[in-house]
Amino acid sequence: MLTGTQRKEEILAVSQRLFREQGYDSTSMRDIAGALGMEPASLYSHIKSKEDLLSQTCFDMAEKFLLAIDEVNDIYFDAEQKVKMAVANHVDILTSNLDAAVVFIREWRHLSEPSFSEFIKLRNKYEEGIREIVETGISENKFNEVDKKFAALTILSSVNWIVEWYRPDGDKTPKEIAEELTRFILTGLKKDSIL
Amino acid sequence: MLTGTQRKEEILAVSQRLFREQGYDSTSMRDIAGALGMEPASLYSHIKSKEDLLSQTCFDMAEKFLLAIDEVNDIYFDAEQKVKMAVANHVDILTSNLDAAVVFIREWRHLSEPSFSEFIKLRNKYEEGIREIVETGISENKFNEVDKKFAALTILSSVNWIVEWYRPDGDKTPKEIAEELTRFILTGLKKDSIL
DNA sequence: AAATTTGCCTAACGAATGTTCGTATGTTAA
DNA sequence: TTAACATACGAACATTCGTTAGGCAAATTT
Repeated sequence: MLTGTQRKEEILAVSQRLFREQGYDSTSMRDIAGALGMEPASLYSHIKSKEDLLSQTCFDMAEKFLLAIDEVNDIYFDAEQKVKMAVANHVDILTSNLDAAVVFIREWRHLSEPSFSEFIKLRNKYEEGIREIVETGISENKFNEVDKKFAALTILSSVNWIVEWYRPDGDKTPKEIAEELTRFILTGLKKDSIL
Repeated sequence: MLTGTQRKEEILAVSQRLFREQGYDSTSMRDIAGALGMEPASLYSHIKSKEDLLSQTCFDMAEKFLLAIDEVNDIYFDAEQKVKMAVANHVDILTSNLDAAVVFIREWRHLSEPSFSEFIKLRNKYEEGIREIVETGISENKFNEVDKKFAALTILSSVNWIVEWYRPDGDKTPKEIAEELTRFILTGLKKDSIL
């Protein structure tokens, strides 16, 4: 019992879609079962609990993000390249796992302890990875002297917001989005001017 | 019946705090009543429904933001000053109504029709106000040629994210936050360099 | 002093929630 | 052929949910 990789993946995918559309609390096990054409009780042949669906999604996504940022910071690049690569990776992970990404960003608050604290740890670790990049840029004298924590959070928020408007059939590819966002993060709105 | 401005304000404030801490769905009328030292049924002497608490908060905040952006766009400033003022106003509204602001940003999805659609309209109107500022800058040849919608969303996301980490007793005043954020939006991370 | 309103109460409602239990069916392995 | 297992089922559970009905005492108004 409690095995079944294939059916479980289906359940997970459907739960991610519904959690994204309606939120975790507003999605009932009956909703999930209904979308799969099965009875609510049958779900429990595959999963332990409703929160299991949430935590699996949150931690799977966290792992993807952490792997990506470590890769960026391990390979030597200058800070500008690091930003470019980190944003590209982040956008790629978001856009190729849209449902799960939204759950990761929005619904993690509904995790109960100890998952809740564990998740925040991973999240902070990722944030630290971004901060490290900003730090590199400052110490290389390539970036302005900014509050590193502040900058990291601002970068993350603008990248994460993508999931609110990105549509796979829209007129911007993930690659284009990443490029535009990188440019914004690096140079802002203002036109270069000779002072 | 259903009057009582003072007690109603208390109920509203408590509901905003709880909606912020636990989310709309996870907050029960019993939670709200309990925090006020009263019985759940007594709430209904003051309010019509649970959703009333949510919609009142969402629309009150929307009005504040819309008033602020209209003010900025009415008064003539150059684009850079407009950005500065819009960000300052936005940060001010957020930080002086933290609980309500978080509800406004996070929980509006739980509005039901027709409030839901009505809210989105107001939200788009505000977004358009920001877009207008970007447009001004571009046509004045002060801002880079960027996708206006994209830029507006990116600005809004970074400003809104403040509520996730701002603490009234922290080491940054709202004014400082607004200044730092404005600088980031205008010039980005990269140090000015003579090419 | 009488009448009305306000604010809150107790009690209860029907509906929806996550989950468990015992069971039945088909599939795979010994 | 039999044993084990995977997958699903119907029924039911204890709770919790938002909300309503009706009443009672204090405050306010007439």
